[in-house]
Amino acid sequence: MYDNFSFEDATALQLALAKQLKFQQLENISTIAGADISFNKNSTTMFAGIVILSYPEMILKAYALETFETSFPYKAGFLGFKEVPALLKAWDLIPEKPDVLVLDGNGILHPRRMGVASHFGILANQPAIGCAKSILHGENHIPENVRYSTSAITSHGETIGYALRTKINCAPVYVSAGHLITQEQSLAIMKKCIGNYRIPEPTRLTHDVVNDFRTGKLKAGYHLVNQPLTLF
DNA sequence: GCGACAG
DNA sequence: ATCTTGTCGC
Repeated sequence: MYDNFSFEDATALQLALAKQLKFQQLENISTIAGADISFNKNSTTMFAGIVILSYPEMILKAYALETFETSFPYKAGFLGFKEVPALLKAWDLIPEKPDVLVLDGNGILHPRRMGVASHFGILANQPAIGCAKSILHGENHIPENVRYSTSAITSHGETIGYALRTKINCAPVYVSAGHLITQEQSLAIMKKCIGNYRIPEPTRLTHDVVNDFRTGKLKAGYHLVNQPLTLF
């Protein structure tokens, strides 16, 4: 899909897509999903997964898995071009879309306000939040070492995301609005997704699932989960 | 020019 | 992202 894009083309598209971003309050959230990619080193085969959970209980409900071929390289600031096409293929398998999707990366906490979460949100017309494990852009402020404490990340004096301490003595995660949701609500939702690990449940569980997919333990397709399992 | 740089 | 052993600290 983006295989023949140059970084110049990609930058132009990001600027155009950013103009379509919309931020609004989301109501009646009962399902949330995580999205992530896994792949073998030096391979063009991407293993994409979307894992749907109930909100705010964080109980596994379903997951969609698909593979996708891409030659687009990873480069800071252009993650969407490598991951979004693969994620959309898995996304299409889902009969009932989740109310909001959390991606492993940034939303508007990006030099052109077009991180992977915003990119996916625009293309799928889906409420999306970005939750990254490290800082990509903006003036970093360190939240105090207390669970749930936050600090705004700014760029030119404007807040574009938040550092969120999910666990004491662990590096914070970086939350930003992707699309069709407000910055404040993105942060509030992510706080409710914190379990007993540094990485909030949606993304953490999805990472485990896509790895099991990559190693052959799980198969492509849409899978509904019935038992109140503790499989992960 | 130099350093930074999501996954 | 992935590959990987030990090791430090709550």
